[in-house]
Amino acid sequence: MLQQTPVVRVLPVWHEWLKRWPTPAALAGEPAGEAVRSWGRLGYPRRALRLHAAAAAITSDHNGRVPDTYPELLALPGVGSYTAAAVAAFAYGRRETVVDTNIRRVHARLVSGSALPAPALTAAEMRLAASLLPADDGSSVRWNAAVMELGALVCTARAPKCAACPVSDLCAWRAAGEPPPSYVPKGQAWHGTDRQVRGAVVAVLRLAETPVPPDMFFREPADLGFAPAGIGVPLAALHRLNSAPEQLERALAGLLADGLAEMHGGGYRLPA
DNA sequence: TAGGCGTGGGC
DNA sequence: TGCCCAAGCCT
Repeated sequence: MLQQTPVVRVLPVWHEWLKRWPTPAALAGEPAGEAVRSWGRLGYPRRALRLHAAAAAITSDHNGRVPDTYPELLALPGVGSYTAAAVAAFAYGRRETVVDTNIRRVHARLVSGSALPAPALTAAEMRLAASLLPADDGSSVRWNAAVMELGALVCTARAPKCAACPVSDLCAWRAAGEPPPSYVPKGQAWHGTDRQVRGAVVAVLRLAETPVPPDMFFREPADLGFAPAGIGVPLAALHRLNSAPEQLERALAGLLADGLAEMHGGGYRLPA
């Protein structure tokens, strides 16, 4: 849930999930669509699908217990190098090289003297992080947590709080006079994109209690007569995008291909 | 490996 | 107001 999503927005959903599904087996015992529905508006709903798939793999391949080694974690759906290292370190106390966006930024500034880390994680960054990691398990876990928190709370992306930084006197970026970034991060387009349409479609499916006929997506709201109960608001939001039929087609086809939607009785629904 | 993939708070 | 960014992953 925390992948690319701020903690404050994750917390309430996380609590709900653990109340409803206390174990991997409990989650795996329900349809994947329920995971997507309960994902709410956290974004990137494929993560819900993968979390459900991971729960199934943990149940079938690991006797219902989250594995405690990096390679086993890495093999789970939706678990990449960061998450595998983070779970092994923070849940199981193992010595792993944890590198997330916060740690990358701290290393870039403090050690490399750059305003920002490279656009994509490099092998050199991994080597640097590994070289800085304390040798014993306990210290390495605290180190990972400390550097991550420093990046999240003090050495922030915008307006870093250098005055409050406990290691500002060691910072290569400050020593160099805080040079600007060597590149301009390219923002993600949003308005008018397929992603925006996908998001609006999933918002409809999430609230729908019965399969949604294609007409609901493609025809003008005025021509629809009525919408299935509960989806009036997200459906209106979708139509307000005024996207071309081909774009809507692409979005729906993409959702089917990704397993975020399925056809049932001539309509679209979350996977049941 | 570069690009696709959501959402909302803060500035 | 828009734009930036957030505990990345997958193909």
